[in-house]
Amino acid sequence: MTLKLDKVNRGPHLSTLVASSISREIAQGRLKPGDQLPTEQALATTFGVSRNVVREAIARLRSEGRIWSQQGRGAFVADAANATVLTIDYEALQRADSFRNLFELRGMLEVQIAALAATRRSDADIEAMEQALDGMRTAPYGSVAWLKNDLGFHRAVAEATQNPYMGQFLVFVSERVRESILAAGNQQKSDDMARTTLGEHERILAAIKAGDAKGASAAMTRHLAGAASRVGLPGGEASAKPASPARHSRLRKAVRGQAAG
Amino acid sequence: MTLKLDKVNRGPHLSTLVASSISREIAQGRLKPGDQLPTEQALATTFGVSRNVVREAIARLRSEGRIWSQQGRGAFVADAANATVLTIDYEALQRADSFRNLFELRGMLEVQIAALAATRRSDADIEAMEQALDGMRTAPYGSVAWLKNDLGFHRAVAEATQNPYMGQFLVFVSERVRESILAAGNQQKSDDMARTTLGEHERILAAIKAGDAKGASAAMTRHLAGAASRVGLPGGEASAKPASPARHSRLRKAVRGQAAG
DNA sequence: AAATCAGGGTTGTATGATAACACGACAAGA
DNA sequence: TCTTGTCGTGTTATCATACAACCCTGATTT
Repeated sequence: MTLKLDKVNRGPHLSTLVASSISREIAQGRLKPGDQLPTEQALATTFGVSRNVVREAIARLRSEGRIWSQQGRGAFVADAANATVLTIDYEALQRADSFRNLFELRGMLEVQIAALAATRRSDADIEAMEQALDGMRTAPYGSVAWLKNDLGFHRAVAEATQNPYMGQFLVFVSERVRESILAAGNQQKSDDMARTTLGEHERILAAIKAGDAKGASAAMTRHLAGAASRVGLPGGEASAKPASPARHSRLRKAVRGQAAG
Repeated sequence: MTLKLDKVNRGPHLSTLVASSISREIAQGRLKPGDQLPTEQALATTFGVSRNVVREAIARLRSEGRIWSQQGRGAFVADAANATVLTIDYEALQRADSFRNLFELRGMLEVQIAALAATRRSDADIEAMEQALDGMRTAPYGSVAWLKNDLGFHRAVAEATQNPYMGQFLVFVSERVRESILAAGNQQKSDDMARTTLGEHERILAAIKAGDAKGASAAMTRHLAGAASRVGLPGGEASAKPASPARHSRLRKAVRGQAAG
């Protein structure tokens, strides 16, 4: 019984609504960097909520680097470049083009990471990869345990680069991709797929073990092409067409205005 | 006499301390996913603050996806995978190794992005790049305007991939790198450097314009090697000058404003 | 046995009050 | 005139309390 409950309860919290509202004002340019926000009291009355709610919203925006505040002065809009967090809008991932774009980004990271891992891996890294592969062999394809070990393998590869940011970024992107796949929920499973996928991973591991950077990235490329087709994306990688026509070129703001909603 | 007064220890907000404390408990495994947090009242008394402060901290953690809460039940630690934001600790960037790692990640992104841009760029993208280059030509090396156009060039390249996430990620990483460089603040400037840097950019643009993916990534690789040596990283042909310890002079103040929260 | 209801516990929100701080105005002293 | 100290106002930061909404459990009723 696959009860498919919708994941994000779009926060019933008032503070979430207030934060989104202010965020939108910033994203759409009605509040420019350096501008002073209305006082908490004013915001509270205009939104019709208590000052406490406004404070929670501001605390949130502050933690995201969107605004900064100082006791006795007020709250101000921070420079857009100062955003200390990178967020990916969950809603956007439901759109096919966004998903494809994110998948492409993941692929770019993975391929490079595989090559780097091949030149820097330690024995412990190799062992971690083999352990993850073992976990995949004993778990049914597509099960939670399988997915966990799948991600674990890729994380182990990323950690083999000895660069913590690689793993951090890759896991972040991969998780968004995975969520999106689960949300779509239309992948069919078969033992054949399990064997194929496992084989792709094994080839990656073999190349990394051998210290073959070129081979590792090639194997990873093949793996990603396979993964793409398994989730219903047009498989090719190098000659992939632009995910979205040249519309984006003039819309830099669209990229920056992250969670406008 | 430059008297160096350390900024008064204007401690971060209490809610920040509480949030960090809880965050640390989660990161270090003392609070595992699924665990229920103490009640707000309990947290308030143990931390010696009001419940309001605890609520602001929780609002922040909730927005980061680290915990979730439900009215009438309590607050619970979320799965690590559910983190909706990617953050880079500013303090960590002051360490030379972290900086080097982030620079490496940026390089990986840039090189791939350049190749992709060469195959997908539109006329508008090319124009944006040329405009940024013009801006660099007329601004003094290292000035704010120069840096702005420098970043603008790289962003234009990223947007030429027609994949918005490329720009989003690259800009995020680049901004962290830039902040870190400014914090170190001991790069010497010269007209020679300006010419060199400009030349590197021009070669990148030429390759992208020609649709030469290989040439574009090669040019970008050379540019990054040059940039690395210019900021004192052992990356290209330059002597390995040890990364200078961060002297928090001016930036600290600026960052303090943003991070206070 | 099942449905209903009461009670306590927890989070969500509102309200008022106080402390800490920034900033300008203004007067006192040189 | 210039400096300095003081004060008043406005804002954020924090505290304290109260109530509403909600979940869970267990007893009560049907």
